[in-house]
Amino acid sequence: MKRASASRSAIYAAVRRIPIGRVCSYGRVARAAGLPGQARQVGYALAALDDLDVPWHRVVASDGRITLPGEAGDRQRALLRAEGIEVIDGRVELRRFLFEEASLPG
DNA sequence: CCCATGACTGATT
DNA sequence: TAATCAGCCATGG
Repeated sequence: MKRASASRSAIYAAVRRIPIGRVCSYGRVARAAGLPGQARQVGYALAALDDLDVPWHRVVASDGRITLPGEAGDRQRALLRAEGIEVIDGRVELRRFLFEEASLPG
């Protein structure tokens, strides 16, 4: 198993702060983790995730879309719906479910 | 070191 | 709303 870098740990910490029933975008998570402009790294970190305590499914693209490929996307949609989040046509209504967390690392 | 890839984003058209 | 494009950067070959 790969060891998590400091940046990845910060990313995971930020994702863990997203409350149930809310979502956050990759870019916002990156900022909250102290890595502004590195949204792709968030996706990369989540792709390599093996820590089940991280609610990765609450992270969507900046326009609310589920950009996760293949069956994993279906899994994410199911998990979101299970938390009461509406997913219409592969996307979440950010106006209702976006969680805006502080840009604080750790 | 170079190159390709990717769970992205913001601006522009 | 959708399509394009440039910028972003860790990871692996």
